[in-house]
Amino acid sequence: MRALFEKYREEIETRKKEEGETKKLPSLPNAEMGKVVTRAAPNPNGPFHIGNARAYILSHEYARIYNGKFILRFEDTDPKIKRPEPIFYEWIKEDMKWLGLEWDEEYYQSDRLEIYYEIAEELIEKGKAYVCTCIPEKWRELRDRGEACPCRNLEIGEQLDRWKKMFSHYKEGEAVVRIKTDLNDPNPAIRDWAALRIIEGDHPRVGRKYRVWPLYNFSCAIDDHLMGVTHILRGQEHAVNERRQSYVYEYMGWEKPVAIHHGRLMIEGVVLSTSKIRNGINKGEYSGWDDPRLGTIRALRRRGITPQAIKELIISLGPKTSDVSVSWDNLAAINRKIVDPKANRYFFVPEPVLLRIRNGIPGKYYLRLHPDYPQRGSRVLEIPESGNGEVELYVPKDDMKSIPEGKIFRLKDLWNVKLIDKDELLSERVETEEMPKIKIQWLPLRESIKAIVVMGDASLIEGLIERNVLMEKEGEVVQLERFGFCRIDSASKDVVTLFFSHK
RNA sequence: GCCCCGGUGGUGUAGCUCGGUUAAGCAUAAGGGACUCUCGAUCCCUUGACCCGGGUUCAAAUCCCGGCCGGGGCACCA
Repeated sequence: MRALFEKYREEIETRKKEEGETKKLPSLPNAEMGKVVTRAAPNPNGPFHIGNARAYILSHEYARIYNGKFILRFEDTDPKIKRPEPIFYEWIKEDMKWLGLEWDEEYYQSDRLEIYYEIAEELIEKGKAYVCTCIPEKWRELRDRGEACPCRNLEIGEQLDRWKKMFSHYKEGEAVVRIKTDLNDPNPAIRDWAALRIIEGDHPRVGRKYRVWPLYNFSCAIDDHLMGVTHILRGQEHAVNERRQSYVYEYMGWEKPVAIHHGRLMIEGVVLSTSKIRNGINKGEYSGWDDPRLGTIRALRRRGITPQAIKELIISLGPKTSDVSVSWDNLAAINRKIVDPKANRYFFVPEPVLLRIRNGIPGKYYLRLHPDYPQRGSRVLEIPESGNGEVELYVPKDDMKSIPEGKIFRLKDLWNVKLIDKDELLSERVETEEMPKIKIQWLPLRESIKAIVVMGDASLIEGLIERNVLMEKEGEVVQLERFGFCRIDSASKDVVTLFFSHK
């Protein structure tokens, strides 16, 4: 009995160890090594955001884990309501690459209309689809009652005739191809869903070449099959679409891929909805698609969030079906771990005030670029003489407000000073045994450049930054000591603009 | 209204498939301490959770039913 007990415990412990070693994704159902095919299917009507990235990263990750294939497919079949724009095709590819999601194959649904037509015709011939010319509201009434519309049971020859007419005769909104399903399905959303409709619109890739366009469920089902997709990972808003699409698979005799529907991913206080963003930009509320308040990949990038952090976050969430709302702190914590060892340190003095220091020692001071890696070298700050035995340095206004008169504090990596007169901002260098608890950053005027930090809520904080920061490349993330990690957005001798990442 | 899917500390997650050996683990946040390297990093300590009610069972976070709460869908969008 005792022995059995021990044996069991051992087993549990080894299993735990295995799980603990690599925090990774749960295994995919029905997945065979080397045979997994996944895809990302963006609509190029805007850049994608972290919510979309969840599906793309999981898809890519699984394809790599199983040594399979990852496909990028642009779903640009709505030239009107969600009109694609040329720039977004490029941005999506750019953001995919930045996230490290290299794809093995690339497709555009707007190139594949003939394929969809062929399948549609086949389904009509088989009596599995029909051309419906009902008024939408009328049709929905019948659907809700579970009744067939007058078009549904017309002869196949008549259906094929109507199908041909969709390419010339019918006008926009007058006819639609529907897939026959169970009219008594408890979920009305499933009943005889629409597969193709007529749109007279200018498509950025194919112009006015086509007027019959497939709807999501139709083109998606066909492409997933034709492209050999074995596993679909997408948001739970598509759960019902899986059931709709299963009719196409059944009628065509195709094998169904595995579909996994994850929950929504939101970040606290961040705007994700493409239409909301578009509106905000048009109204001038947001500066653009990379405004720091937005959850687009480009906005996160601009704020100095690394692709590794985004990937790590999403993989740690996994493909769970429940929605998650991640706190900004959570993302920041992951990002900080990645960025901290790389980011060089600089002084930034927000809302600078001039502090006089009696007995200060002018000269050149060498400060480490990174406290943990002395080999990385140092930066130099030269403190000039200002006559009368005093030295003048800029320090943060807030600190001067909170430090009481008579208190000894430290100018970080310099000397300890005692605040003599709070109103006059006069202090004096002192020697002390102990390191004061309060340490603040400082800057001599001639070593400083004006700096503007764009915060996460798009507010601005102005101050002075040490000009040594010009040694860094634009786009680099640095740590402004006691202020936080920031990404250098642009830098010149006159002004440096940074985007605040996090503490 | 109808149809799906969820609900574990402040936040996120593990455990739920195959009920017990975990006084429910991890991360993050918060509070405290160490470090003459910062409000960063590192190290140590503390706080803190199985939505509610029934049922099945020797035993339920785990299985079943009901309720409550949250999300998504019900487009000629994707």
